[in-house]
Amino acid sequence: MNVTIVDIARKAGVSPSTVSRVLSGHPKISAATARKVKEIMEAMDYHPNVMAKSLVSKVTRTIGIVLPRPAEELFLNLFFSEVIRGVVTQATRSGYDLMLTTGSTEREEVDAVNRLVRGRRVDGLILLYSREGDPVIKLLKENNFPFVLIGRSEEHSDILTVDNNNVQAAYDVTRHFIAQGHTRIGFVSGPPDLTVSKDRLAGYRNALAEAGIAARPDWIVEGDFLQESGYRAMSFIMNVPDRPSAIVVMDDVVALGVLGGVTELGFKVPQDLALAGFNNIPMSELTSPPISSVDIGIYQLGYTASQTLLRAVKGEPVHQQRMLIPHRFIARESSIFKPPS
Amino acid sequence: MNVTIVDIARKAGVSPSTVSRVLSGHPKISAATARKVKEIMEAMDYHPNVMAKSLVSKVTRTIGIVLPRPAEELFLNLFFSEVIRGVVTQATRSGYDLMLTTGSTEREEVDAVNRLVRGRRVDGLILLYSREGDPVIKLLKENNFPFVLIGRSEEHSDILTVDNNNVQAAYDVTRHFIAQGHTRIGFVSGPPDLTVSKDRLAGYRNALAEAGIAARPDWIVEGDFLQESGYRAMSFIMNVPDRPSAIVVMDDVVALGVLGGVTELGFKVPQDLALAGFNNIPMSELTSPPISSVDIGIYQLGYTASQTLLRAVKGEPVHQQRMLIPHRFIARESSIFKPPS
DNA sequence: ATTTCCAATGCAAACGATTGAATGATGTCA
DNA sequence: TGACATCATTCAATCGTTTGCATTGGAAAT
Repeated sequence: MNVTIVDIARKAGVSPSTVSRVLSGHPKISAATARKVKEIMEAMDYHPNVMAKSLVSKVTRTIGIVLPRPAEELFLNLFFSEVIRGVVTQATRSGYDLMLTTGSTEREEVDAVNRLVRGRRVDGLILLYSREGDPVIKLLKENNFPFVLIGRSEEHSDILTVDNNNVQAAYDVTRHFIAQGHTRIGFVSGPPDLTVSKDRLAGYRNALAEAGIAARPDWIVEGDFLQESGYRAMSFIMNVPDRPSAIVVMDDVVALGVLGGVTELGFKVPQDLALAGFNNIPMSELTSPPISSVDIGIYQLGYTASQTLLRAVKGEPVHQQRMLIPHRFIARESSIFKPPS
Repeated sequence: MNVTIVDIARKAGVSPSTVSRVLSGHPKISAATARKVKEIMEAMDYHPNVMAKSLVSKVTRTIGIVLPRPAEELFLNLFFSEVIRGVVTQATRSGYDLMLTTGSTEREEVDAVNRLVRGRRVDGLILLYSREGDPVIKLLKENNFPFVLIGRSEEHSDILTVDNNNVQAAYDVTRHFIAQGHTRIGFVSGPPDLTVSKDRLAGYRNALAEAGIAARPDWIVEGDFLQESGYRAMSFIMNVPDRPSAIVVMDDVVALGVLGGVTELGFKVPQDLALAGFNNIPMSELTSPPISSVDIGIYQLGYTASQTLLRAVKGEPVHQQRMLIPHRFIARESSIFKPPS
């Protein structure tokens, strides 16, 4: 059916092994033979069978990326697409292909990962986000399989990670409010089992504590990564008797919902409620008022993760086991109170 | 190293072929043997080697998705992530894995596709977007390789496609403006070599022609799919001596740029310029004013494309060769002129 | 007690590459 | 001229499955 290495060999009057060696640039193949074989490969439009190749070589030149379940919601959040963009760009540049998997339950997710890992389908994996007691990490460690976690793991200290200093980032944002005289500062968190949620919450608490401000549990609301949850958070938090004057939101998409919710309730941002988010999605600049946000270098996270993974896969030395991508707070109107002039 | 079918066979005291048959649910394997083998597979944590499997079966249970180049920009636009979400969901549900590829030049893209197709890496491909004279389509047809195009092809009438009726959709939007008394209607287009750009432009022209309004070339600006281009379009179009009073924008992300640009120039939407976009991204609802948009069912496009592709791959009958996903115009404030009350 | 038949399993040849060891054809040197 | 190193190439085994065809052993039929 398809043209194989044997066809090329026959046509060129050499053995399959020679063709294979030409293909892999083996040193002791004469220039003449190499040229002839290459010509014939070109003429016959030969493409090596990847499956056969990786069956024997045990290398797939493919990395996998495990999407957080439920896959259904994830792309709604720009974070994931931006990470993937970073990964796909770096991987492609390095000649690697990318596979995507998910599962809608934990069981399915583990099965999917097993298929990839044990089935020798990929050479390495990138995990987006760590949650408490993630069975996938355990699985990969047991199998001694190369992987990089985007985020931080509380349980495993000996794995490759690429992360932001989220504690510091949230601290910075909270300080920004405190510096402007705010003392009633709320927080809209992500799912509490995610490490990133914990870290940002910790940074927020640190800043408060440092300033001698007691944290108010009713000003800390739990959300997810959808706009909707920002709405909901507001209808709750703006109705507590003594409501906050500023709020730190764990994600810009959620912050958009917060902005919408607050506005709908008849409040003004930043006069009635100052607001800042994370991730600095392109949209943050275009709302009215534009939303302050921490740029965490999402693309960089993906790019670096892929780069690190490929090093690990190839057995090259990895300089740092835990890499930190720098963040940068970008103050916009939503968090800067301008007295009416 | 890894446990193989031979290990299982030895342990179970049967031949590898029997194990293989148990694995594939062959009818004439005794219940007793099947049970025993399955137990041992479980106990030894056996996972079949995917490469070996697909080397002989010539089936990979994987579909590929070719991202439009340059990959760098694409994820900025929600369209792509939403399509992929649809594809990954459907594919995963059907037990298929997903591969992503790109190339940054046409040559690279063709090479990447060749690697996947000729290297027997995937069973089918999904193409996002068609452009004039796309060499990838030609390549796939020549190889008789299953694929589905999201969009419409002008050159090839015999391929599987999933698309919207973009002519009709743009017609609807333009009519919406005309019905409100607008006669000076502009258009911000996408890259002119994309079929979707042509179709929407055609719908716009049709509506104008039907209403006896002459199209004004200087009111038709070319953009891409980035916010930036909306900005640029505005600084141009709002400075022509006789500027339009309404504008149809090919993409919501671009429309966001348009909104920003127009506002920055000191104009009001919709009073000075009425505005409507396409794709109905979540953000459109949250701008001020909210942006009218055509919901084209992006997720559905991806989901249906994947579904259709898998049918084709498995040789199942495909009811329709060209599938249309319905669209729906959602009128919001940006396109509805409210006289000051 | 043979022969026949069928269900259950085993044999061995693929699939398309890679790779260590063996071979053959040169050239070099005494 | 013969022995020997050297370089380029071939041989054959291997990777982990699948699958058409052969084999086996016992029940049913003669």
